[in-house]
Amino acid sequence: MQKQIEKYRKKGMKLTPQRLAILEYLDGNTAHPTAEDIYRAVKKKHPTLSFATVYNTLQALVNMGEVMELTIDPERKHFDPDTTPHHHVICTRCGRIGDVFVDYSRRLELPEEVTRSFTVTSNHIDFYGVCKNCERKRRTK
Amino acid sequence: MQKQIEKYRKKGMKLTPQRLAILEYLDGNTAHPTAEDIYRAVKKKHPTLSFATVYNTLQALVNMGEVMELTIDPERKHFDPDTTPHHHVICTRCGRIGDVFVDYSRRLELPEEVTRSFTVTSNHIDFYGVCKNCERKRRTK
DNA sequence: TTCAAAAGTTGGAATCGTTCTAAACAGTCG
DNA sequence: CGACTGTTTAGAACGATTCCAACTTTTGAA
Ligand SMILES: [Mn+2]
Ligand SMILES: [Mn+2]
Ligand SMILES: [Zn+2]
Ligand SMILES: [Zn+2]
Repeated sequence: MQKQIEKYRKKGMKLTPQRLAILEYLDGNTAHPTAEDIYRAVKKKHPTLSFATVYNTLQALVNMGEVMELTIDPERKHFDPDTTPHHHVICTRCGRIGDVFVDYSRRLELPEEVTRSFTVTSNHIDFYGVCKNCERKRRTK
Repeated sequence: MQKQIEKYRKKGMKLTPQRLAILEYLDGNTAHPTAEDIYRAVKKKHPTLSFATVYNTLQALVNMGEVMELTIDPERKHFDPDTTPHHHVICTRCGRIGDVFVDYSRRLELPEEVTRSFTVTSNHIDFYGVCKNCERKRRTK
């Protein structure tokens, strides 16, 4: 976390208490929170926090390449502080999002009809299924 | 197209002129249109068409499993009348969406830490790149 | 054919996530 | 102490999508 702070300071980002709280909340967070998740959590320590600040900070972080925006949920954006390339598993019952740290690129050859019309440089896989939590619930029902 | 119409009639869907026009527009359409694309195109023949009808019809089709909703574009939903499982290529410059009809499932083994917490049943890959059109533009600039 | 129930259409209002705005604030430097 | 710069805030604005209530069409039974 200290490293993080240094990094942001070096990049010329002013570190306000609100931003620090947001950074702290995101640091190591693997839950893929939405702006509202962040807002609600950070508001506890900073009751005057506004949504604008959350969105502003997120945008700054995304521009700096420190946070990724996930287009996984049609209803709202999710944010991922882990910017190493990776994929996701989504529980179709509860929406829980998990990480998949495997690079499948070598195995994803594209047919010629595609490479003819696109120069592909990256990929992202969404796996869909049911999480153990939801599975357990279903059985006990 | 006639087959289509029969299919919908059998499923107990009322076939109004607006719906027929929407179905016709979607039939064989590989452009992954948005609700607005559909609205604009169909409005030419049915000037009184409302967005509500477009959304209602799309929802009915999605519920029937005849159309897929794509969560690829953070700004708006795209719709795909091709419901056979397949993947997509997205041009990061112009947003153009292409199809990739390859089943990679066999090659996408998941690490045990994932299978321990999720029962995965399907996957969808987004490939990102630049389409030839945009590439040409860039070079001539 | 006729007719009424059920389902669909419409324009506009409402909703919801996200972005924008203008005014108040805070830290920095002279 | 100002002036400067970037930040925070509340609330307005926005754009995609959903909802609503009144009206119209489709459909199938009589
Ligand atoms: Mn992740
Ligand atoms: Mn497609
Ligand atoms: Zn779940
Ligand atoms: Zn392009």
